[in-house]
Amino acid sequence: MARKPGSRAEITGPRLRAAALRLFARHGFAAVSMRQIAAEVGVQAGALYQYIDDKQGLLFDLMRSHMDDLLADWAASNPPAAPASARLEHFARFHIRFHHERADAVFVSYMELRNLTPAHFAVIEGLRRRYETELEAILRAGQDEGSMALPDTKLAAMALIAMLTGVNTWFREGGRLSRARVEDIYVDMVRKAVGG
Amino acid sequence: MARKPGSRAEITGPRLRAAALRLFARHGFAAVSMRQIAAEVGVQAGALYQYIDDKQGLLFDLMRSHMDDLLADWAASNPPAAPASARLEHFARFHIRFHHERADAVFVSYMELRNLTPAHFAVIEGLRRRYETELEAILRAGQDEGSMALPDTKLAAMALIAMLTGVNTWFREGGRLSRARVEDIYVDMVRKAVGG
DNA sequence: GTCTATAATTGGATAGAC
DNA sequence: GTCTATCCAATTATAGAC
Repeated sequence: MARKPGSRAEITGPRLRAAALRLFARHGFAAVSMRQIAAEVGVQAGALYQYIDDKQGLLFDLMRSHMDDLLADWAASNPPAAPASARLEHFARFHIRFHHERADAVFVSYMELRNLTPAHFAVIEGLRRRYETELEAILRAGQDEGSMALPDTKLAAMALIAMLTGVNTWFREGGRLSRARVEDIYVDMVRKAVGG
Repeated sequence: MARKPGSRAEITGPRLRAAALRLFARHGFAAVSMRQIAAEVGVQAGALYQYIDDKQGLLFDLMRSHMDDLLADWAASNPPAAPASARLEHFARFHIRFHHERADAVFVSYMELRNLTPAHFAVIEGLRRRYETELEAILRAGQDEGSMALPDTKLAAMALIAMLTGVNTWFREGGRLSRARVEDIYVDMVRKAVGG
């Protein structure tokens, strides 16, 4: 396929998304201009509209990709046959790792929900709900097995996810503790919190 | 003291702060204009600058007031002589209650840190750090007493605060569970998470 | 203390050249 | 596919009248 000089669509699209994610995470969706994103990508602002419908649609695409990745990675790594306590530990380690590796996307996905249209918001909420349900299933299995005791499964799932996601607010590689050590400590608290 | 007709400084100041807090929580700091705030208050945009230096200073004032209130209310309610387990339960209930009653301020204080100047950011971070230290002191006392066992006191404090603050993301009065019941369930998980 | 008016800049998005 | 140029609306903040 012939390509005009200056045409680099295959790389401009991903670069646009990467730059937008980084800038939205750093400054907030509303505070970032299309001109800033374009400057980061190395094109003019008008050129961005070859790849997006509008600014809000760009935000939605970033969030949906993040949630799709989360559910796909979890589905690919979850060992469904193991006992509930092992699956819970696996969930905790997966959650910390996945969220640490994509701090910008996590930040944007949690902070910019109010900038979505109602229709787009409903899609993201549905995906988030599906992820919570995965943890709830583990907690229910643990209670059926008798290895866990919880007054309210849904609340426990919310509480554990909030606790694990909170790691992102303070943990930085190269600090006092390694990520593996942080995982160990959180797994210990998670196990105890759901214990009989 | 004589007061000109139309002058209502005593109520415009608080109304400005209340409107700004509500709008910032709903739409985000960068997305809210001074005209929107002024319209909510019932004055013209220019009049707001009698009460604030600039938009960013208004945000800082809101955050500092929130953190000051948090530390003051905690200091007034904390029973320092009780055993650590009782103090921990008290902390959990206080945290859930205080944060639920001021959902807008909590939201703004956690989401808009990036919109502060470095100097203002340092002040807010210091106040947040002081609050975390309060919980750490309880956890250390519990370990000295032998009623708690934790691999890392600082991490445990961060984890518990993230878990408790997470209540704000989903709990609404009038739903499936009362706030008292939610408190009970979280206290149960907090106790178990720090247990020996 | 609040108003009107405005300065100076910036915003998202589009049109048409190349 | 990207550029330049531009439209039009909106922004923060200030000046000066009342």
